[in-house]
Amino acid sequence: MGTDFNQPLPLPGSYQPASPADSFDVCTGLQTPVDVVMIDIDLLLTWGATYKKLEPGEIIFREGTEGHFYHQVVSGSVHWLNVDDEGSEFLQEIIGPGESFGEFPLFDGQPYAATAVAGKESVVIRLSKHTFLQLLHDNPCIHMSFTRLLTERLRFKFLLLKELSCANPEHRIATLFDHFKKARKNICSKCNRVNITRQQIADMTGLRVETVIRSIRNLQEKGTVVITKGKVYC
Amino acid sequence: MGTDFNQPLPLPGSYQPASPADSFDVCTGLQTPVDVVMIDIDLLLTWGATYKKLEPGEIIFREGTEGHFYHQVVSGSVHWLNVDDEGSEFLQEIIGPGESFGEFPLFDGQPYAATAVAGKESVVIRLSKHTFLQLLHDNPCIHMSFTRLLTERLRFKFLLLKELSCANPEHRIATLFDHFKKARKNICSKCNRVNITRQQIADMTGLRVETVIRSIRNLQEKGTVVITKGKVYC
DNA sequence: GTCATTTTATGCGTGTGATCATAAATAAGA
DNA sequence: TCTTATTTATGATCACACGCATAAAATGAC
Repeated sequence: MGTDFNQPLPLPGSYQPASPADSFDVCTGLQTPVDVVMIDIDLLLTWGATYKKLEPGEIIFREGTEGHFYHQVVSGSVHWLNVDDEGSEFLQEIIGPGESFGEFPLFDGQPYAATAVAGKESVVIRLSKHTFLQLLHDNPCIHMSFTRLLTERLRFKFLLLKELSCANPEHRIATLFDHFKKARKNICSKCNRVNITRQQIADMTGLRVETVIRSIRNLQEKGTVVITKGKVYC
Repeated sequence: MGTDFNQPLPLPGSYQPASPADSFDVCTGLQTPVDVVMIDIDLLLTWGATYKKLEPGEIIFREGTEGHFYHQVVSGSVHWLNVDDEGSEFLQEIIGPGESFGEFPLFDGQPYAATAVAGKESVVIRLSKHTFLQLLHDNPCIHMSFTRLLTERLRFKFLLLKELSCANPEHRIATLFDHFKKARKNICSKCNRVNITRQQIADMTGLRVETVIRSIRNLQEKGTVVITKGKVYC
C-alpha cells in the first residue's frame, strides 16, 4: 500500500526539491481553495521544503516510527488514524489543505502517535525537524499560529473525549458534525453536505457503521439533519 | 463551592501581588518537589504574575466562560473536568505542580473547554493573557517548551481517544496507568501507588465505578497490577 | 448501456457494561 | 476509643450497542 517514507531523508525522486522556477506550478490543478494556511508555502520553500504528490491510500508515515519532518497538506486530504492489531481503525483527524500533521515527534522525540495516509490524490510539503524548529524560533508569529492550531486540536479532543465517554451515539455524531461545521472541513463550502462515509464517521466516534446509520436516521427523524440520496446535510 | 474567579480582573485580595520580598515564602510549606516546571516562577513574578492559595474543591474557572489568564500550578493539584447537565463528570486531566492549564482561550478566543477545580490545598499562579503572549513572543525557548507540553497532552488525548473508542474497560484502564507511569503524576514517586480513587479513574475513562472495580480486579488476577488494602500498584 | 464495487440500509440474537441495591472495608474526626 | 463518611466490593437485572447476515441503493469503470 504505497511507498513507505519513514526514512530519515527523502527517497531519491520522491519529494521534489523546491527550485524557484517550477515550485508548485506542476500541481496547480490539484490546488483547492484554502481558508487557513498554517505556514505560507513560499516561505516553506525558501527554507528548503520539499513536496510530493501522493496517490490515494499512499502511506506518508506509520504509527510507532520515528519522525523527522514537519508535514503540511498543500492539496487533497490526509487521514490521520490508528490501526490496532485486530485491524479496527480509529480516524483521529482528516487534515485539509493548509493544515499540518504529525508534529508530535518534533517536540517530544517520541514516535508518531498515528499513521498518515493520503485520502485522495494529494500534495504534501515537508521540512526537516531541525529546520522547522529553527523556523519557529526565528518567527514568533508563525510559532504563535502554530500554537493556536495545537490548542484548537486539543480543544476538539477535549470535546470528543468528553462526548465519547459520556454520551450516546447520537450525541457523539452530533458533536462530530458540530466540529465539521466549525472547521468547515470535509464539507462542501457551498452546501452543508457531510462529505465523508458513515464508516469514517464510525471510525471517528468509536461506533459501528450500523449504529451510525441508525443514529443518523434518528437524527433525521428529529429534524437535526437532512438526508438526501444517502448524503447527510447538517 | 468555592469562590468564582471568572472575572476579567482578579477580585481584590484574592490573587496576591508579587512583591519582590514576600513572593512565595508564605507558602513554602505547600511546595512539593517539582520535576517539570513549565515556566520559572521567579520569571512569572517579574512579569507581574499573581498567585492565590486555594482550598480543596475551590473553583478556579468554569467551562464555557471567557478566559483571560494563563494559569500554572505551584503546589497541590488542579482537576480539569467537564460536568454535563445530568451531573456526570469527565476528568480530562489532573494538573500537577509546574504544569499549566486552561490555555486554550488565550490562543483561540473561545471559552474554557473545561472547569478547573483545586484537588487539594493548592497554590496557583496566573498571568494576564496579554502579558503571557508577550512573554512567549519574547522568549522562543519558553514558547518551545510550552509547545512541547501541548504536544504531549495532545499525544495523550490521541492515545486515550483511540482506546476509549476501540478498547474494553481493562484496556482503557491500563492505558491510563501507562500514562501515569510515564508522567509520574498522581502516583507516589517512591512507590507505584495509584493515588486516585476508582471513581476518578472512572471519570477519566468514561466507565462506571463498578466496572472499574471489577476490571481492576481482573487485571490483578492477570498479574498486571497489585492491590494491597484497596490501593493499586502498577 | 452493463457490470463490479462500494456504501447504505434493516432485521435479529447476543454480550457486555450500566444500573440498582446492599454490604464490607477503609479513612477521617471527635 | 467510637462515630460518621467515604471508598471499595459484589450480586442481579436490564438496556443498548455490537456483530452477523442479507439486501438495496449508489457510485464508478469500461
